[in-house]
Amino acid sequence: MPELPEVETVRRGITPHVVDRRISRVLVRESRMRWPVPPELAEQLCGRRIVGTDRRGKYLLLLLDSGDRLLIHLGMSGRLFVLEQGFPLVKHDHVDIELDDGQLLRFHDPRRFGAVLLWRHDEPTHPLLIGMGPEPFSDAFDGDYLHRLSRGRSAPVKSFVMDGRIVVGAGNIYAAESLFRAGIRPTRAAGDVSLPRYRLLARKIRDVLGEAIAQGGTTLRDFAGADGASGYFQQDLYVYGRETLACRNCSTPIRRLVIGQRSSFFCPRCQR
DNA sequence: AGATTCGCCTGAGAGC
DNA sequence: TGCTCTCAGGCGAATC
Repeated sequence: MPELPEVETVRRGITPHVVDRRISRVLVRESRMRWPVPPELAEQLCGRRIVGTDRRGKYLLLLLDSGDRLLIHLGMSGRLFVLEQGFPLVKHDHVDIELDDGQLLRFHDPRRFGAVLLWRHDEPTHPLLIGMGPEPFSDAFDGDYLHRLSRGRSAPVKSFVMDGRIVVGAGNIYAAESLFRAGIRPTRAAGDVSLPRYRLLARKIRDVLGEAIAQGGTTLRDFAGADGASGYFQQDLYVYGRETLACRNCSTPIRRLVIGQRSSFFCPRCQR
């Protein structure tokens, strides 16, 4: 399930293949995504040159010479591949963006929670990007920031850091891992966590995301980079998906419970 | 305003 | 073998 490190891995994987390439053809086989693929997509992309890539949270951006941007979200099961044109289709290959060098960018998404949208050059911002919290690697994000925004909040700290309006990129896996490393129990009310602990947590969020990016992401079920390669961060997980297994730090069995409708894992001894 | 719940999807795995 | 059921989950929208 692509979170920020997986999206960044995909971005880095496709960038050398797509930047400076011109789009020759666009094929939309299935437009029913999280939001419909805009009918004018092909018309707006054909003939345009891709001048760069970017990422905002878990949104991947392809920058075009027209000033328009293609906005791609992988949802839960979305994948992007760089392939030779004519590469055999499989089920759920929804969108092809053919390039002028014989390759293509293929969007594949069984669960269709993803999105392929246009961000037109005359729109100062995209509706989906309004209100997003800071990037975890930006100067705007630190423990003081988390502490300030959390005062008076009764929601669990895990829900708080997973809220994209607070900070982007701390998805279920990485929120769990960051909280473990910071020794904070995920059920604790966000407003009850002290400043020093938020400073530690902010550092751990950055550490975990940075390490995961360096490892090419986490491959649990269906994630793979643009070249089909797996990530390796799953080998470094301390709590996620490890219910009943011994804590790597203290051997206490890892526990699972549901917080905000999501599976949450923690060590009852290391996290208070 | 903040907290909680819902809904969109399909594939994998379990149970019968 | 094949059916049914449950679960997974990003995140915006709706509701409390």
